[in-house]
Amino acid sequence: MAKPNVIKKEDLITAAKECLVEKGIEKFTLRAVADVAMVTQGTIYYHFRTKEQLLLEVVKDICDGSWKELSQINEDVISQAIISAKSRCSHDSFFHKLFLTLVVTGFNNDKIREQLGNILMQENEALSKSILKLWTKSPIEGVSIETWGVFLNAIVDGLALQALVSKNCSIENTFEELEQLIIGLDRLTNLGDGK
Amino acid sequence: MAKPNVIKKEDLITAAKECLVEKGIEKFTLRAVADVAMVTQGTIYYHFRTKEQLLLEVVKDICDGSWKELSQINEDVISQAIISAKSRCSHDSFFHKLFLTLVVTGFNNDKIREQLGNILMQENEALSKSILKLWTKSPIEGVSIETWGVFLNAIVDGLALQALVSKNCSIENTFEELEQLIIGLDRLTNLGDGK
Amino acid sequence: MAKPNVIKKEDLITAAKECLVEKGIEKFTLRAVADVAMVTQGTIYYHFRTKEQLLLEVVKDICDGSWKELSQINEDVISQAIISAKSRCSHDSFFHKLFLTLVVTGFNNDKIREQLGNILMQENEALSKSILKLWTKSPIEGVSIETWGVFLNAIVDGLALQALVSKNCSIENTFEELEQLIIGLDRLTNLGDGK
Amino acid sequence: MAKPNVIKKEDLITAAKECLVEKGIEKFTLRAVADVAMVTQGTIYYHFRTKEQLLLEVVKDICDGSWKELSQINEDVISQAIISAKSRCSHDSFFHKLFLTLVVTGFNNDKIREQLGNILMQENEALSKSILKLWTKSPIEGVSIETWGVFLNAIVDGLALQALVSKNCSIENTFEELEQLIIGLDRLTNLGDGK
DNA sequence: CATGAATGAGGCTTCATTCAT
DNA sequence: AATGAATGAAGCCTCATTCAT
Repeated sequence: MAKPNVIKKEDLITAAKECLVEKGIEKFTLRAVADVAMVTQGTIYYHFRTKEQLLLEVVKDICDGSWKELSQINEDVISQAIISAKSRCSHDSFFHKLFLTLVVTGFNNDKIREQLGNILMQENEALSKSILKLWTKSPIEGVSIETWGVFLNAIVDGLALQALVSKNCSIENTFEELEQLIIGLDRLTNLGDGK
Repeated sequence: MAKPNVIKKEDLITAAKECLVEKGIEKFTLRAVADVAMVTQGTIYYHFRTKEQLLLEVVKDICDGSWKELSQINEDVISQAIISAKSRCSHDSFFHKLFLTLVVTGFNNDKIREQLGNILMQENEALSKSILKLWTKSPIEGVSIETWGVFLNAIVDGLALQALVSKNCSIENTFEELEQLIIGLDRLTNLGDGK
Repeated sequence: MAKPNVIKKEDLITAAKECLVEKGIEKFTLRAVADVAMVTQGTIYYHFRTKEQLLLEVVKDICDGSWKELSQINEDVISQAIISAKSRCSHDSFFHKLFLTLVVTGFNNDKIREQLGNILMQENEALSKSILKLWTKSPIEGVSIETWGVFLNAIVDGLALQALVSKNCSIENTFEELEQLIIGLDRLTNLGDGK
Repeated sequence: MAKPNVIKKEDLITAAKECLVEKGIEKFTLRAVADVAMVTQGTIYYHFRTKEQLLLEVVKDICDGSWKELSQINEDVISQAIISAKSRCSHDSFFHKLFLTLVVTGFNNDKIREQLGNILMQENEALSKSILKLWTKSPIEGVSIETWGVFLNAIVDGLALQALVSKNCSIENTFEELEQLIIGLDRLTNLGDGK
């Protein structure tokens, strides 16, 4: 009956992610995860002592992934931001659905919230740092370059949220204009330099 | 205080909201709602056919409220946006927690998503319309005024999300700079006009 | 589906007792109780918030019963003790099985132990008090009359234990001799008086 | 300390005893035993075919131990009984807790009950035999010397039970009086002889 | 010998829902 | 109009047991 050494923790985490996106936190049941991973519930308990633990490891996994991604962003903020935004909204709504689901779950789970809070902060910082390399001064007086990172991050998340909620997305269009916005801001910066 | 036993339904919806924020969708149980409303579970079933129905009426209630609020926004987009943003983030995180919770619930419930999609769209439109009254042209080339509404809305939601997740928020500061951003954009518009 | 107002708490407690005796603490399962009471497990949870609560109420019920019994013992200690002993051992091993089961359960449950400790103490005291009325002095020097109560109680419990463990009980016989023992002690007392 | 990995089976039985006393039969789990013995559950199955088997061997071990102890009782019944009683009640409640736990478990397991029944009987007999050597006639008419063994055994068990249940034991005191009781009975015997 | 991974049955508990009152 | 008793399905979790290594 026992088939040792077949399933890895990673597989279970992947299955858990799938369930979270597919069914939402409300119906995120260990039976569902077990079914997707084609294992028994007992197996899940062998690897994670509790449901919450599994959830936490899902969060950790996402954070680690996000961290890896961030550490590779170096220069081209614009394209990077747009790509990231698009990827999260359209062809890969998976990630953003998962992310928002966990954020909301975090409202009532400090451990989760803390971890997610960290990546958001890191994202902000990474964006700010990258922008600093591009812009010598802020395109708009009164808005520090650091804060531009926060705004950019916020706008990407906000658009993602809209995309997830509104099916009929003229979102494609919006993203093009987001690109234009950044180009425009860039230009403003140089303009200021030129003076 | 007077006339108890009369507006029951609204009371239940209020209680439901409280529970949603307090416990999250995961532990949003009819017993909890009943306890908060100081009623029995049976009473809930007298007023709502089912748990989902209660949830839908909560969503509807929020949408109606949002709609009323929107119809009062007329002119001063800037202050309005800032106030709204601030209120949702700091002293009244209640609303935004509730909103995001429902958004995530909507990921797996089309009826809910549709309604929430509508308010987001209305918010976008209302903001765009108001901006149109202020700006004769867009401060940044390539970004339509309509889209500015979308961006503004997105940034407000995105910042709210950050505020909810990061406890130690230097958010106060960020909002001031958001105000500066809008002022700056405003100036850019007039600048273009003047030329 | 719902059949209100049919089962009373008492019935559930009775069913629980039966299960405890029939299956032992090891297999004292709520499903079993539900089956015996011909109810669903949910019903048990409506009346007792938890399994332990049910167990505690069983203990309380026994203690109350024991207390009532004790408060009726007045004079004839001898016959009373013998009757009690016999009843607990032979035709009503039910009680003693239940009692010992709960005692052992109490080893790892302070609330239970405390309650059972109380009845034991009360039994001791009741016996001592009754003996005091019969004997003006102790039949054996160095053994206080109070302690005779403790010894009597201990011997009754000890015999019961033996009766429960040894099937082929020549217990009947033993009880008759217990009666003789008490008569003999009684005689010793008077003997001392006569001097 | 030397030669680990050798007497495994005994170690497991010892660990099992510890678990039984520590957690009670209810939570007597193989995982717990494995943890205490610092082995894996699999290892237990290497040595015992089943959980019940382990339990039975625990019982057997106790019975053997008890048997050894009994075969050493020769003469001094009084001191022996008191010592045994005290040891079981106070500084070594371990044994009595274990014993009673197994007794209760035996209520629903004939193999266990039979074995425990045997030791009880052997104890009775051993005590009776020893008493016979001391007393030429019974101190109380109508109570056979054989039965005195049974009573002594019962009283020791009964007191142990009280000691285990009542925390705040004036038990120390009681044991001294038990000693006095036996001395007194002894005197009665000789008294009868002298006449 | 011993282990660790896996199983599946069953335990406790929660919860939406129903129904008689 | 409202309640409280009851249900049954399902959730989380534990545990004895098996098996490949």
